[in-house]
Amino acid sequence: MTVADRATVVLEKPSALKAAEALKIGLSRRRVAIIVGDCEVEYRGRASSRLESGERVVLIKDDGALLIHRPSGTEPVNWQSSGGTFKTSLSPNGRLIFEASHGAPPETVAISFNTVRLLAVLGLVDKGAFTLYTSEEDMRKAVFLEPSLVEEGFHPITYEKVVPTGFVDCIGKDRDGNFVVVEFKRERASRKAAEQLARYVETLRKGNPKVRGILVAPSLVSDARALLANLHLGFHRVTPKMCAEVLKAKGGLKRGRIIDYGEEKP
Amino acid sequence: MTVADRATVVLEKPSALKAAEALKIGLSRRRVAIIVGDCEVEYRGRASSRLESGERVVLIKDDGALLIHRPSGTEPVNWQSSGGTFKTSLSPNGRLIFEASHGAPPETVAISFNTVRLLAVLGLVDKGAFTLYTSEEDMRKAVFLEPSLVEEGFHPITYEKVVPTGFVDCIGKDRDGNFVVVEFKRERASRKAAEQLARYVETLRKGNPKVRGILVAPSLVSDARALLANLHLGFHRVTPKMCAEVLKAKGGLKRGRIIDYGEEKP
DNA sequence: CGCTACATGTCGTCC
DNA sequence: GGACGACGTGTAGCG
Repeated sequence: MTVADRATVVLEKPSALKAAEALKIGLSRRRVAIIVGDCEVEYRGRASSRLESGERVVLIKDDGALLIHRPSGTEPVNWQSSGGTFKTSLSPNGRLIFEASHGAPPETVAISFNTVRLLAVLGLVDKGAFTLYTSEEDMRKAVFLEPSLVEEGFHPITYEKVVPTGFVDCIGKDRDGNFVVVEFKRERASRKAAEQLARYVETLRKGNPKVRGILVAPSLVSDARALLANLHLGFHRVTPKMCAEVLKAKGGLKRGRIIDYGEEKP
Repeated sequence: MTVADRATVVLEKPSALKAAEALKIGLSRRRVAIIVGDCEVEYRGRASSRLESGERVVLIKDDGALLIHRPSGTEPVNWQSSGGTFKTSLSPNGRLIFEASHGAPPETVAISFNTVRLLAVLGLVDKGAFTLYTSEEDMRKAVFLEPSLVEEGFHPITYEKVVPTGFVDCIGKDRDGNFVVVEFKRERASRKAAEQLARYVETLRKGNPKVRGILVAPSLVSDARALLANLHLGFHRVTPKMCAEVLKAKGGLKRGRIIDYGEEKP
């Protein structure tokens, strides 16, 4: 993608004609378009819908996906998945019309703009990997069902507590009533994991010097083992398999592993 | 909402400081914000995720809903539902940081912007009703399973055909081989419905003067009955109940009725 | 508030 | 391409 492709077009309150021109050019170059304005929307396909006039945010992505968002709510009020065709036009009474159609299933979304408050056309570059982790959640669930996975006599209190330096996976008390900070790692724990735990313990020891820390993971790299010993932090070996067995035995639902999703344009 | 509230702020390539200020003010006034820029995203909650650096569109709605969209794909890569709290800040190294948190379930999404290409803050007014129709889908399914609902000897060919003047619900042939345009209405059909059918028949008669038209609905208003008679168009009474019985008997899946959704801010 | 069933679900994988 | 299941599912209806 060249510098010219990445040029940004931002138009405030453009005429329908100006908006249509910028939109046509932008979409032909597979850019991302954002339109904010007063519009009506009709959808026909698996179901049909009509949305009366009001101000919305319309997002047209570079693969042809279309999203129409009202000012509130998580979900789009109307949408169209990628792989279809666009039609940008002006109605006889001078309104900007945008239609997105595709087959399989045959569906069309038509937007008619009364006014356009903002039109932005941008070439976006996004190659960042997306990684979703659910296993630590499974570890937390397993520990909730079987606290001895952390330590005999351990009693969890909170999960996912936010502290100034990050997220503490779990805070509980040991058999003597001391606070224990627990950090879960689904894989062999690195020195970084031990440092992370140390940071949390450090933070919480400011209020209570007797706070302990335990790293829960399948195994440790040697650096991490040394660091934990130096800082008088504990380690307990817990494998995903052990967690899965606890969840299976005690009815916790096990969910999928990691999704690693690197983005690359066609 | 006053005119001042509806004022639009659009900043191209703002500094992190400028962006943070505009964002704080805008969100405190419950406006909608759109941020486009290079960012990293971390999510912690039911699962956890990390999104490496890349350019995305971030939408923050006036009820606190947060959506992070990559340049492609229908679904947001990260999101947060409404009802939580925001924190806009600057990192020690001068990056714009935006955090959205809520409990039940406890979740946090944190966005760190390397650069902001566009920031728009807008007060949007949307009181337009949204109406979703799924019954016509059921009618089409029923007619597919039992074409005699339209007329004895009727044979459907296509559904939801797009013609220049709109969407034709169904096109088929009668027992004599003539094309038949069918319009479904889930409720008592108005004059408008008859006009709609007339328009489609008119369009298709340009290629074939023997095209017939049949309006399929539970009942007709008298205007519609007169118009159909004038234009030599047919009517056949089909109720949602009849369709439901066909779907139930022949295994078609019946789905819900209408959702009428009028938007009003708290 | 928890539970259930539905969705223009969407998005994978498996066959 | 169709069937099946998971999802940070989200969402509405109900007890």
